[in-house]
Amino acid sequence: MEDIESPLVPEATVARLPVYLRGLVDLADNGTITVSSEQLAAIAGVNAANVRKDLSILGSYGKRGVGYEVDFLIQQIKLVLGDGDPVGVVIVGAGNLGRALTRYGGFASGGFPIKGLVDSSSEVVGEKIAGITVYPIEELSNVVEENNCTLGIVATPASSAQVVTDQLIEAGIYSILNFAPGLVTVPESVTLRKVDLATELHILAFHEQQRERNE
Amino acid sequence: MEDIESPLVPEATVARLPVYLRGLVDLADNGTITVSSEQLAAIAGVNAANVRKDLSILGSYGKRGVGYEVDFLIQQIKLVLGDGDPVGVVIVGAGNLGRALTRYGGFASGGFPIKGLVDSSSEVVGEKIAGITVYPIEELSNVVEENNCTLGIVATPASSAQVVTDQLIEAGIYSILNFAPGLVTVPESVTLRKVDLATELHILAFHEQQRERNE
DNA sequence: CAATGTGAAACAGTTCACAGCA
DNA sequence: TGCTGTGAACTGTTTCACATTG
Repeated sequence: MEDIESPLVPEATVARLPVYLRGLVDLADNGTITVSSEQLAAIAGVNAANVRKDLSILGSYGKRGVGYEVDFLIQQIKLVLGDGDPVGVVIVGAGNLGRALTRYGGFASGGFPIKGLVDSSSEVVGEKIAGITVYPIEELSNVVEENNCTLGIVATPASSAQVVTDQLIEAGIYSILNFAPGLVTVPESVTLRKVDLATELHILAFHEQQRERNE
Repeated sequence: MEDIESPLVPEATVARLPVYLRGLVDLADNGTITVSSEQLAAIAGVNAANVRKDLSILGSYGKRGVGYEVDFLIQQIKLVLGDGDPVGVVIVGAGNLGRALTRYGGFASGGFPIKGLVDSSSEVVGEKIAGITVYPIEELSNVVEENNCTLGIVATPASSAQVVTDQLIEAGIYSILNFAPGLVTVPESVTLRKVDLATELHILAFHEQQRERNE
C-alpha cells in the first residue's frame, strides 16, 4: 500500500490541538454543548481565525451561525492525535527529574502512563518510585517490550543523552522527548522533541534585560 | 531617554543564542580558538547560513576565510543575553516538579541559582530542599526582595497557576516560566514562557501514530 | 444573521547563492 | 583561497476580510 490520503496536518496545528482538546474537555465537564471559534480561541489563547483554520483541516465540523459541537470535536481531535488507548512511556534516568516526572500524576491521567523506569546507576536500580521499579539500563529492551512502551523520555545528564537515545531507538522507541541539554541526533524516521530548561531561562533573562534597558 | 538603538534580535535568534553559547563554552574548554559557522552549525544542529545570520545580528564579528573567535563570541553572546551576574530564580510550588527543579544543579551552574522556594501548603513550608527553605506563599514578596530574584517559575497545579502568576507579578517578577497546563494571561509588559509536558507527549503520540499508519 | 470556511495578504523564519574580504 | 555577510527566493504560519450557509 502506498501513501495514505492523510489530511497532512501542519506542525503548528498539531501543537495546538492538545491545547484545544484540554479546553474542550473542560467545557464538556461543565456541560457545554457547542462552542464558537471565538470562545475556543479565548480558552486556548490564540486567534479565532487560527482556530477555524486548524479545525477546518480536520474536516468541516462546524455549523455556521452556531459553532462546533464540543463532544464531537473532542472525538475528532483525539482521533487525529492518536488518543485511543493509553500510550506507555518509558523514562531513562531516575535522577531528580526522572523521579519527578514519574511521580507527576498529570501524564497518566492524560493517557500517558509511565510504565517503565531505567537507570545506569546500581545505586538506584531496584528502588520503587510511585509504584514503578527502577530497572538497569541493560534491561531497557525488555522493559519496553513487556510494558508496551511507545514513547521514551530522556532524563539523564547531557553526557549520556546521545547514547541513551540510541539505546531507546534500538529498543524500538521512535518517539522521544529529551530533557538533556546539548545536541542529540536521530535518524529521520525518529521523532525527537526537546525541552531545554536552561535555554528557557536564558530567553527569559534576555527579555528581562531588555526591560531593564528601556527605563 | 527614548528608544534605545537596540539591534532588535528576532525571537528565533534569541532562542538559538543560548545553544550556541553552550557549544562555544565547550569549545573554549577544549582550547579551541576559532570556529567556523559550519562547525558551530554542526554543534548546534542548525544550518550554517542560519548561524551566520544570527551572529551577524550581534555585529560583524567573524573574519572571512577564518571564522569566529570563540572567546570573543562568548563574551558578545553573554552581553546580548544579559548573562552578567547570576540571576536569582524563585520557584512557586514545592511539589514533585518544584523540588526536582530546585535540586537540579544545572540551573545554578548556568548562572540561574534558585534563591527562593514558596508553597501554599503548610505541610511543606519549613522543609529544606537542596539547602533552600520553603516559605509560605504569603512571604513571596519578601523572599523575592531579600534574595534579589528576577525570574519566576510556576510549578503548581493548573488550578492555581493564574493566581500564582499574578502574585509573582505583584511581587515584581516580570519574567516567568510556567509549567502548569492551561491558559495563563499576563500584561504585555510581562514575559511568560510555557513548558507544556502533556502537550509534548501528545505531539509525539501524533507522530507515532502517523508512523504506524504508514506501514 | 451569527459564525464558519477560506482565499489572499502580511509576516516571520529559513535557506540559497554568491559577492567580497582577510 | 576559504569563509563571512547578506540580498533574494522560498517556506511555513498567522491574520484579515468576506462570501457562504445552516
